Amino acid sequence: MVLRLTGRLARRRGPVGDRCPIDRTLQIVGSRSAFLLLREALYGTTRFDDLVRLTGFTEAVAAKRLKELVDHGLLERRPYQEPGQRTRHEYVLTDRGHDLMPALLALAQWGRTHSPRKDGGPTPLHDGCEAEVRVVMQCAAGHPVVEDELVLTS
Amino acid sequence: MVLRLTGRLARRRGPVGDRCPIDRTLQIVGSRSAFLLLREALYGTTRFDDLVRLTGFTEAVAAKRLKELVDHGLLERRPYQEPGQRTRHEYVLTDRGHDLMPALLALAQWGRTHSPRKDGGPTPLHDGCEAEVRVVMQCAAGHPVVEDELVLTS
DNA sequence: AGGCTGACTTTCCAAGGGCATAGTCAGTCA
DNA sequence: TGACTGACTATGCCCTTGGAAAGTCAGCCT
Repeated sequence: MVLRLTGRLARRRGPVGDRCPIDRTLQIVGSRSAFLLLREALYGTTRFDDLVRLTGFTEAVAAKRLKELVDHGLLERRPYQEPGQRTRHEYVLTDRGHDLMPALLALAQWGRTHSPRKDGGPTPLHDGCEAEVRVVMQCAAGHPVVEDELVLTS
Repeated sequence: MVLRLTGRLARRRGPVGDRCPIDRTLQIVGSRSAFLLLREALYGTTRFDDLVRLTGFTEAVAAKRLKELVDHGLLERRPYQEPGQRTRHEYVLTDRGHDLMPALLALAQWGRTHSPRKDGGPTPLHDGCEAEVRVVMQCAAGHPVVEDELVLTS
């Protein structure tokens, strides 16, 4: 046992279903295309054809997924106009979308550390101090938290 | 733009494919069943029928996914024997599996904050100090990092 | 020997993800 | 007016995910 469970959670006899926030998150962004489109949005890509080209998904898949992400409020579809061009739309991350960043970084961190490829991928650095950035667990009092110091209460 | 990209990453003209560690992670644990089985494993559930009952997946799905997770080294299938019982197997998280915890916690954190249900789900607390635990970005020098202080180098 | 139980395996099915190709549509430019 | 471009939309296909239900199999117990 690695984690201490208390309350209803410890007594559960069957699936917790919608009460699990991991599951609820996955219902919204649980596909590869959703994650990778959000990655691109985080990288600063906003135009439809750039999102298509840089993720490698087909236009059909991208259009469908982008629409879902907009519906769920992770992206905002915003009109803009370049001089001499007609009105277009760009997709920009909302606050809800930005809040997924720790999750994306955590997945990337695992991939860099544990997937076979040795050229793991881009290393995230802290601008200015240049030290590597990691995702860590920390309590509101500022203590670093390791796994067996964690209690789940429901 | 929210994140600064440098090197190859900034110059890329097409999909990065396998060079993206997020994508590589998703190829391994990118399904709902994989995530939820890992969640259960993290909760300390080890036996096949408990994993089936508590995640709500069918035995067929659970068996298949567990096999994959074992193959990828996130779980270990380990024989054990209770007195007067025949030999059985339990599934326990390996170090590779444990390392996914920040990602799971980050997904849970997003779900609790942003998904409609008001009873968000279990709150993770720091054992002893009882403060809420969150996933945060931090550099090796110990500074908290916000999104626009992040540079990706490849 | 036969039953029971935990741990699967097998078969069949529906829904969704993703690809390829082709078509649409609106506004700008020549 | 017609071409061109960015941004979709439609169709058909295959593969994977996941569910339902039944079958298998090993070993302990009576």
